Amino acid sequence: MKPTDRKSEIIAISAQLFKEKGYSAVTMRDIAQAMNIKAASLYNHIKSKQEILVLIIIEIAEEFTQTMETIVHSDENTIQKLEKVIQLHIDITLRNADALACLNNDWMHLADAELAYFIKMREDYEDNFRTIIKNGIANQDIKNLNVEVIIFSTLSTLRTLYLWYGKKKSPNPTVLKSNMIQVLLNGIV
Amino acid sequence: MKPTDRKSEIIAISAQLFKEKGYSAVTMRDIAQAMNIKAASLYNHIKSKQEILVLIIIEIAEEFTQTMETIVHSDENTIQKLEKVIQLHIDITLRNADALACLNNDWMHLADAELAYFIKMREDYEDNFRTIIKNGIANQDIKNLNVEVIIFSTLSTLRTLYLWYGKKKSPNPTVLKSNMIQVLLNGIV
DNA sequence: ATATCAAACTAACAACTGTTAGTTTTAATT
DNA sequence: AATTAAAACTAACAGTTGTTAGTTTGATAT
Repeated sequence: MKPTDRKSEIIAISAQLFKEKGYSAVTMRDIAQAMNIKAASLYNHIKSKQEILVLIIIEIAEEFTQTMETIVHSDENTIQKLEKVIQLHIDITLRNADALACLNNDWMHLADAELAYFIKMREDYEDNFRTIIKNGIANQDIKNLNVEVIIFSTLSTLRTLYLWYGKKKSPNPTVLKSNMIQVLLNGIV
Repeated sequence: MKPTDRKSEIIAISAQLFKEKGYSAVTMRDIAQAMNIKAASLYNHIKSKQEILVLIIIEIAEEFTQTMETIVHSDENTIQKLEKVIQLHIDITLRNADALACLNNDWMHLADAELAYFIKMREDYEDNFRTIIKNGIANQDIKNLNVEVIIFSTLSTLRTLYLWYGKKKSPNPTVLKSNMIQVLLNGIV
C-alpha cells in the first residue's frame, strides 16, 4: 500500500495496537499477526519490543518540546502563544493520534535513559507552559487564578484530544481550533 | 493498621499498583509482594485478577452514573448542574484517586458482561452531560459553540484530575472547586 | 485442651512471554 | 543463469504468567 519501509510499518501498527490495549498487553505475536508475518521475523527490522516503544514516543515528545521552546521564546503576546500551543496539539493529534495515545499511556514503560529523557522533556514542556501563564497573569492577559489549575485543565484537554478527535475529523480542523480557543480561553458561559 | 478486611486491602493495593504500571504490567506476584504474602494466598480472598479489576472499576463507575442521573433530573439551572458535576469529580478524585486512574486507563481490560456494562454506563454518563449542555445552549446559559468540543474539553479535565491532584492536596478542595468552576465555565482570559 | 476456620504456605501446572539461531524464500542485480 | 541481500520462515530457549491443589499455621470459641 504505502511506500514506507517495513520498519516504519511495524512502528505504525504497533502504535495502533498499543493505543487499543496498552504496551504491556500487546505481544510481539500480536504485532506480527497484524503484519501477517511471524513474531521472529520482526527482529529482522527492530532490535526489541522496547525499541518500538522508544521510536514511537521519543520522536513525538521531542517535537512537542522543541516547538514549545520556540513558542515561549517568540515575541508574540500571551494569547497568541496559547493559540500556537493549541495549534501544536491539534497538528500532532491529526498527524499521529496513535503515537500520542502511546505517549500518554505507556511512557512509564520506557526504560533507563529514555525514561529519564522523556521525564525531563515533559518537565521542560510544563515549565515553559507555566512561564507563559505566569507572564500572562503578570501583564493581565490572563485572570489571576491558581496557576496549576490553569495549566492542568488546559493541558489535560489538549493532551487527550486524540481520545475523541482523530477518526471522524468533525468538526474540521479549522473549526476545531477556533472552538478550542474559545472554550479554553474564554470559557463556555 | 486499618480495620478493613483483607479483601479490601487487596483491592486498594492493586488499584495503587494498576495506577502506576497499568493492569497488564502488574502481576499477581507484584500484588502479593506488596501485601507481604505469596501470590497463591491471594486466592483465599479473590477469585481472579480480573475480579480485582471489576471490583475497582464498576463500583466507582456506578457512582458516577447514578449521581449524574440525579443531577440531570434535578430542577436546578444549567450552571448549578455543571457545578454539581465538577463537585462529583473532585469528590471521587479525593476519595479514591487510584481507582479513578484504573477506571480511566484499564477499563478496556474488563471482559464480557462487565465490559459491556461499563461502556453502557459511560455512554449514559456522556449522554446526560450532553443533555445538560444542549439545554444550556437552548436557553442561553451557555455559548453556542460546538457541543462535542464543550463536552470533551470539560470532561477530559475532570476525568484526569487524579493525575496532578490527589497526593498534595493543594490548593485545598474548596479553592480547587471554585477555581475549577472559574476556569471551566468562565475561561482564563 | 480441642476443635474450628480464616489465612497463610509450598509445589507445581500449562500456557504464554520476548528473543535467538539457523534456514529458506523472494525478488532484484549482475 | 548466477549472485546477492532483504525478509520471511521453523524451532526452540529460558523465564514469567495466572491459577490450582493440598498442607500448615495461628488465633478464637468451645
